[in-house]
Amino acid sequence: MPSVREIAESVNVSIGSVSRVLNNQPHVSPELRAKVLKAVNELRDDSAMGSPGVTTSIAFAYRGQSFLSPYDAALLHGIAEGLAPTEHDLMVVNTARGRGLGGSLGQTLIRRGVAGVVFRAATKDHGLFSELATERFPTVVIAERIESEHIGCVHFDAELAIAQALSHLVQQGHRKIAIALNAIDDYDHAQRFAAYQHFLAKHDLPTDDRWIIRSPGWDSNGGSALRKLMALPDRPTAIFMTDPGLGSGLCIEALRMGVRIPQDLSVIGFDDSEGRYDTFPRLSSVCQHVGLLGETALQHLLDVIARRSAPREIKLECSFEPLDSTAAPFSDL
Amino acid sequence: MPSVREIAESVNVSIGSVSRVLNNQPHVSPELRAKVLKAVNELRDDSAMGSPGVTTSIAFAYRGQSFLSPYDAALLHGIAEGLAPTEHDLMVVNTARGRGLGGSLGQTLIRRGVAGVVFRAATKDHGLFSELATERFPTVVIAERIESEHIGCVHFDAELAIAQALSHLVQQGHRKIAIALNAIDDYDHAQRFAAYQHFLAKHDLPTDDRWIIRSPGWDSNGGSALRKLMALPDRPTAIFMTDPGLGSGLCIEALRMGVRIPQDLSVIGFDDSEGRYDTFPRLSSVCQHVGLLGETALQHLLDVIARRSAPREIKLECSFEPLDSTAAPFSDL
DNA sequence: TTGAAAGCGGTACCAA
DNA sequence: TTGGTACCGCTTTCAA
Repeated sequence: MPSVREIAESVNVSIGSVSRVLNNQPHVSPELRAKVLKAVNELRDDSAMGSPGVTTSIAFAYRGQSFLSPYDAALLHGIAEGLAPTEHDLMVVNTARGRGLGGSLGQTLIRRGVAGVVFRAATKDHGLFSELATERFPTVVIAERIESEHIGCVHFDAELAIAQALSHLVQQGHRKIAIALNAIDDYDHAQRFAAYQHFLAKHDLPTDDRWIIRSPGWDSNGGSALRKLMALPDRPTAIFMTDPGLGSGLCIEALRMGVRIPQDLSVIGFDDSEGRYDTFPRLSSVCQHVGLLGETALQHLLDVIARRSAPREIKLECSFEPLDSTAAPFSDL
Repeated sequence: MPSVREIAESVNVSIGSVSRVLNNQPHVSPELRAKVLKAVNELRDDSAMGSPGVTTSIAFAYRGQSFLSPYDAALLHGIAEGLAPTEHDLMVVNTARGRGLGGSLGQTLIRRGVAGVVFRAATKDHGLFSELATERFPTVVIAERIESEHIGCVHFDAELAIAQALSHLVQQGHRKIAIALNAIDDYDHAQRFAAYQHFLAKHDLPTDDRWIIRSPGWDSNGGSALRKLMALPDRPTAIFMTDPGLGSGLCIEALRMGVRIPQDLSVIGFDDSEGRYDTFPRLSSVCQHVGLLGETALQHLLDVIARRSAPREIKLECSFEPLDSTAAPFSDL
């Protein structure tokens, strides 16, 4: 952390004004505030990196109550892994909660000794992001594309792997392919739906609004998706579950209903880690390694903090792994 | 945080000595160190609680790499829930990592502005606990019984629920009951095994060393437990899986092998949250709500910090929920 | 709203 | 190892 004198000198104000900004006190002009905060973030790591053994924290920020789905757990695990060899602590911050007496998120984090933040974007947090960007607070956003040159982002690109998965179905003879979507319409899920629509359009496959099943992404809703599907008059022969929970829920419900996978229905799942081996049958899945996502985001953040790299967009590729849940459609035999 | 002068006065030493202790510098006698640290912890909340809006952190401590199994995730979720209405942050600390230049865990946490710690006991951390106890650092240990009067602990008592579960099997006609154990021999798992042995002895049921199957608690090992069991010459008609992962792994493997549950084998599972509804068949389970465990531990810690309560042992009860995986043994029909 | 300076708290050095 | 003291940095007050 640079001293108030250093900061004061670099922006040509008095140390008192710097102190006021840092402590989020009133009677400071917005311009001066922005100037000071930007200077703080530009100065602090130059000095911090010089002296070894300086321990600060890295924050994992999320918004709302979405904390600790299996997705978040895998993410945190990756971050904790990456943090292990460093001297940093991990601070978990819910940005939805009131942050003391207001003030920007960056200010709050600076005061708590946080060197940088990995932000798990859930809904649209772009207001927060642009604030962090103008303050130059080291920030890496997960699972969202960010345009700012001052903010890094790491996300998976599922387009190619989804095309492979759907091709796999088409090669086996499927033409009517349904999709189950998590009702949470974040960047990832929007991308998955777009990739599905794009593929269908490109290969002249039939579409039907009833084949698009939206539900909250919990396990049990995979079951309700299956029931909705089976009740359709001219039902699809395959379904793409765009969320891990939906896929495993569907497998359970299929066993209860006596629907045989893949004989009666082919299923493509989505896997965040290794869950595809723990269903029956093992779901042919579009796979993204969320732990790696967390670790990659953390490494990039550490690079940004140490100025080894400028904030940038990092794209990780999903992969398709065919397992036991896909076969030729029954009706074609 | 009390000032060095306050602390110095309360223990009758110079402010210099207090500073040395707090910064973990050499040339301090162990007695003085202990005295000062104890005084710090006794003073800090008296003052801190007086002034509202003071934000400090709560630490979640774990040891080694066991971080973020589904168990940990549920725990953290409970803690984050309980923290939401407060002004505290959550800091995640791996105690296995080198803590700066040494010094006690309590010292390190004090310096980082941590008000108290929820400790997830994995292996025997009693050295750390007694250190925290002599320093009077507010500590609540999860899933372990601690004897110290200065440390709180919250754990589940599974004895009764396990007896109910096994009685349920006996009433259905089972006598040969196997058990699958997580190789991690922590307090919880030791208790589960003891409860099983105790029940068998009390009801004059047969025992056999080969019916005790130990394996690391990951899903796939539930499958290997099943294969070991089915290979036995005079095999048990029921098995008690003492770990959630083992139970779900067994269900999957049973489907692959064509072993029908409960017709060919009755199974009692163990559930940390709601996983019992996401297997096929739904496992009759001994249930503990791990999220509640985390929330309870946090509430107790907040009480201890605010001196609303002395550190104590809190025991939560497990429950038994019969579902679809238990029936009369096949061989008896 | 901002700058100057006093006040307060913590560290580091030196003597015992 | 411990206490005394000088020093240094941040905050707060006061005047402009």
